[in-house]
Amino acid sequence: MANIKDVARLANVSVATVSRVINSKGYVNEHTKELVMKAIEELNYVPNEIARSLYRKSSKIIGVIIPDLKNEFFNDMISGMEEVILHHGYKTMLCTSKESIDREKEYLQIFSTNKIDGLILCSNSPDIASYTNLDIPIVALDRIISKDIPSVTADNYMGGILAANRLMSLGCKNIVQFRGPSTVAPANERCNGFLETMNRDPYIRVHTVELDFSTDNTSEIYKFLITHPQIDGIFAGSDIIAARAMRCLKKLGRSVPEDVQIVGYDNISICEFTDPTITTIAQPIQSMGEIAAETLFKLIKKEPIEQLHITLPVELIERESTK
Amino acid sequence: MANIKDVARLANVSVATVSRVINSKGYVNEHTKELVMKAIEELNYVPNEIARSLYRKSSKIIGVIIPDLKNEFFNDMISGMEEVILHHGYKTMLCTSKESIDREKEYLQIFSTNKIDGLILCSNSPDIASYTNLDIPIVALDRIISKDIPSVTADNYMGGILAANRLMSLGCKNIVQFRGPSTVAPANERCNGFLETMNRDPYIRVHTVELDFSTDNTSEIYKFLITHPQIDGIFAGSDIIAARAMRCLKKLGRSVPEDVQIVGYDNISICEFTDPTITTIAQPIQSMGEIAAETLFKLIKKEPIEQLHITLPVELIERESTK
DNA sequence: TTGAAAGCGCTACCAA
DNA sequence: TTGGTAGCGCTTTCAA
Repeated sequence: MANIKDVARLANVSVATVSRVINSKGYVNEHTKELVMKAIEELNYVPNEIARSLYRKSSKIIGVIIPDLKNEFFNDMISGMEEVILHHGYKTMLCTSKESIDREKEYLQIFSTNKIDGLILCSNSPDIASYTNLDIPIVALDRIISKDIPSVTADNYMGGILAANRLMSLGCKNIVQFRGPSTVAPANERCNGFLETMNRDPYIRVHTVELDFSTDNTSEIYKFLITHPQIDGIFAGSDIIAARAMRCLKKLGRSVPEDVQIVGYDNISICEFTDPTITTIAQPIQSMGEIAAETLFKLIKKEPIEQLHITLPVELIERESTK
Repeated sequence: MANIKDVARLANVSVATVSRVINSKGYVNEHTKELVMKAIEELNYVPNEIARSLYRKSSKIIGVIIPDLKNEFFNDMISGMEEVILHHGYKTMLCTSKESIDREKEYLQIFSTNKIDGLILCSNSPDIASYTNLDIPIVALDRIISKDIPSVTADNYMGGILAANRLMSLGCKNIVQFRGPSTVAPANERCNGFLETMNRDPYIRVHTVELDFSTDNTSEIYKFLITHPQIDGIFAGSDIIAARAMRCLKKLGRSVPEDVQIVGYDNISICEFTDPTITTIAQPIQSMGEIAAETLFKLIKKEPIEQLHITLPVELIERESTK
């Protein structure tokens, strides 16, 4: 593979001149430029980004750590980010932590040695940032990891409130909340918003069941529902949970939304495919990814950012699982 | 950020010695080693991978191009790959082409300048590889892009046969095949296997409808089904299509599997969430990703590979959309 | 067992 | 407008 020296030799100029041409920087005679271009063409030359990176001490790579790829929620986020990152002329180094802090640390180490220019982090470990000697901009996504690290999250507290209000106005009196693990901040906020709203009505009974989202929790859902036949409303921590609950109810001979009404969370595509379709709290997932990336680039370019912690609005989407 | 020189100075040795220590290569006195280790610790030193990459002319990065992230099928593939890539000490640079050849070329260019060590490519452009001056190992995934580029695919032809046999043995006489675009090789193979099998029975009528998978094609499905009320069997090119068809049938008051039987394709999670659940042709998606990555590393290490084109078996998974 | 120095491919400074 | 060259941080030869 040809390098800048080869081009210089063929064009009969110095490497400095070639460099000026490929970077369109500094003075270079039109004729000389043509000579260089021809040599580049002939040798099929492409500049070596690694050498450039070494000189400029920056790789133009953005590191991204998310818990899991097998999750439409995170996929939509990444999809949003990738566009922005590409558009800014950077590359994406994508990593999944599988919710393991050791793996997060491993990737952080890799990022550190590879001189990434920015990091988008979706982690449950509040002190994760301290495990890195990375002195580059970081944006926390979906979860706040520290007071002074910029973040982009959805309004989870409001999500809980919206779900509660809906189920209440629908007349549900015996409600179960299948919530995510307490190690995950958004799950806690949703739970808080939900319970605080519910607690205003003394005639409503609310059960809370905490589930591990990373494994198949159908049997736990089933176990709860079979032992609590009086349940008439469900707030599910994710649309997947909502779909599973619906299947369990069906097996138990209870119909949705006639006997039990369900509100899910996220608004991923599955909501439209179940029967009945799922009423849910929609998060602006793709926007979250885009805004996180945009914020990161503002930090990289040392532009001012309006606010450290950006909270995006959520919205209730009415479908068939409520009436 | 400290560099190797700083460490050398602090430990009172040469950079060559530090290099030997951090690479555990060549002779170095036990005591000297300790001194160096202490200096590394004290300075919080991490070697600069970019400088290393420049020297060794390899970035330890694997480029991955897939059509779309918002597709469970590809996510599962990537999930499989990532593990293998990490395990081999490499990094993943992930890119989505959005089925655009220009975007593929753009990323190929980026890969070329970034000296990636290997490429996993899922593309519909048969001549895409020629657009790159990359002289690195390439593995084609899910689709064969050229006779001499190693590939990992599922047995799409057999998938078509399995689906056809099932619908035939179920007694369907009026069948529609909602197939993927003819620009996508796997869609063609499935179609061939399906039609060749179906054609053996002169009493069966088969319609073929070609759909664009990248947009919402529900209305086309609906239009076909409403104008062909005699349909009693459907072979869907993906589980998503199968799910959409089921919703359309429901709207039309036709029940699955009583009036119409459906076989999907892929075996993604949605199969379990619809009602009825979807009978489908299962592809070993995650394995495809893993094997593609394993093959790539064999090529990188110049180890022999057993066969250039690996075809993985598919399997019919019986669920409720057939009886 | 250690160190000096060349070189990986590039950019940018300074001189000409 | 051009070229020589130092230097980005590292590895590896070669000599000591």
